[in-house]
Amino acid sequence: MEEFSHEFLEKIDERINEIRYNIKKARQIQAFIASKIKEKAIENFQIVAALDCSYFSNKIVTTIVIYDLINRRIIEERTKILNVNFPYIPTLLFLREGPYMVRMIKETKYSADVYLVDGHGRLHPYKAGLACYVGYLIEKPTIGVAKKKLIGEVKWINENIGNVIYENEILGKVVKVCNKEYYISVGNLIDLETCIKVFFSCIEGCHPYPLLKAHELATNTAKKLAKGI
DNA sequence: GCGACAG
DNA sequence: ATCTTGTCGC
Ligand SMILES: [Mg+2]
Repeated sequence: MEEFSHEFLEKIDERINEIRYNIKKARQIQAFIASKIKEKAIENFQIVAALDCSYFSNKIVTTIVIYDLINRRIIEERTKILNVNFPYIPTLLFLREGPYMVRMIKETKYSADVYLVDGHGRLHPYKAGLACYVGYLIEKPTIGVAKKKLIGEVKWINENIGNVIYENEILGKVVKVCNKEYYISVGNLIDLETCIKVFFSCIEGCHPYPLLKAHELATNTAKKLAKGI
């Protein structure tokens, strides 16, 4: 299998025109990332960080919200506005949002025990969603949380939780919180069971609080851009 | 060929 | 994701 350096992967957006019309190369990158993903249980998680992106025109707004699960407080928030150059293509979201998220994490004052990404992790046709790209490059436990299913068949275990199976493998879980579904999957360095524990620890007022805040921050910033503020 | 399709 | 106000319902 072809190998790709962190340097190459982190700056993939700088050579996006080489990749843009070369789906085969994108699939090779995804196969490489998928081969590097590790799953393990983790015990202590107090600080979590949530990442999201929003858009206005050709601008991408990337946000991070770092949250203390014990004291129930946001300890850091950041927003960055840059140009986007890759379109949204299902299964290739990592090329559009991934590099911005990784850079955002590296600029942060605090480090988190677990990172939550708005998008799928291993619950992806090549087992290499956006959260896997981010988790592989930051080398920290990372979870993918998506609001809609990309692939797989749901097998409900009970009213509020189910497995999502793809090609005879459990690649993710679906959980219902206040009647709303979330698809959870491994990004990197954490196992699916721990992903579920972390996700539920984040729930506050019917929402995965840090992700909601990151989403609001990104959306509100994009709306201000639209108004010319 | 047709339909599905994270954000 | 974004374009968009008020309005229906728990
Ligand atoms: Mg998003």
